[in-house]
Amino acid sequence: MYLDEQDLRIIDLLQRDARATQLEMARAVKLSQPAVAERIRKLEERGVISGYSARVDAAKLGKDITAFIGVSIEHPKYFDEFLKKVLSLPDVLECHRVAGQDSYLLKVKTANTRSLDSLLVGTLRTIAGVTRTQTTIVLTSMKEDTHVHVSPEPPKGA
Amino acid sequence: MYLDEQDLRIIDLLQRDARATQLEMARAVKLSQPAVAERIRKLEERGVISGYSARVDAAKLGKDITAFIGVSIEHPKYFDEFLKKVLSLPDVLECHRVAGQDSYLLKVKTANTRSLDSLLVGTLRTIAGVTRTQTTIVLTSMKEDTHVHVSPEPPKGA
DNA sequence: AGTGAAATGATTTGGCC
DNA sequence: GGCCAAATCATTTCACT
Repeated sequence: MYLDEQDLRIIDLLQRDARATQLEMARAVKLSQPAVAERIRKLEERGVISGYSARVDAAKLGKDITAFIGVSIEHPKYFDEFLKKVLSLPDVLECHRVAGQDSYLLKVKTANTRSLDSLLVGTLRTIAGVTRTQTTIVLTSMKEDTHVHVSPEPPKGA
Repeated sequence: MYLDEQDLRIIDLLQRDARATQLEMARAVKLSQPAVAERIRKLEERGVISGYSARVDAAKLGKDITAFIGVSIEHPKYFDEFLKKVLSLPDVLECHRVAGQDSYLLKVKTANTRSLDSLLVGTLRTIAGVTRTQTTIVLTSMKEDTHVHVSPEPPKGA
């Protein structure tokens, strides 16, 4: 998976603004506009770029609470059933299997404390094998990106 | 902030695929293409849609580790300095102030265990006021979206 | 791979209901 | 607010290096 500096720059620009025109990007990386189009096509083909999405303000859509929920499951035999149920819940934005005390870590955005309560007690705790949930409520998000850092230089602090 | 069913549908379509054409969306919501364009313009103006980004595959960009890091800070007087430093670290994708034992919860994507070690010990633990970090390593991500659920019906499990 | 120029396709604008 | 039709702008394709 070789990516040169111009590919990285294009990826960075598209993460910031997927509406940037190929002509603008072409100027930024000093290539012609069709060359940029061709590079983007290949990045999509190779799966480096997997799609494009609108960023939305969750609060303006009535999701006022963000929380992280650690879920302990007593035995791996329950994992499949747990995943099947959890992945169908619309307020669950992320579901990671993790190392450590908990089996899974979820990120949820939900309307309010009532809907969070319902998700925790009414839904998660009723799934077979779930022995414990540990919820961390977000007070303020200083940064909440998906923007993966790409740069020819090694990342700062790493 | 009133959003009708057609607005919600457009938001959903744009979260899935920001490249969907206005004509396609117009068919889906049974409006004309300029009507869709006008609704999108207003959603952007109101900040419901805050931008558009490319989704990228972090692993293909050499970020093989995802981790969540809880950071305890001994006194709020250290918060500003902590934020200033942490928000400048490119591998930190999210930084949330949270309720509970820890003061902050970070989500990071970093190259490997070495770069994670360097971030934890070389960077975070040297920031004034940081008394503890608690790292949860992600083994597999079953879902990792930003796609906020929008629908006229109440969310399932909430 | 890259380029410039032409063709195609999408969005924006204007006039009207 | 929404619609249709025209104009503008972006992307895709083509012939060539």
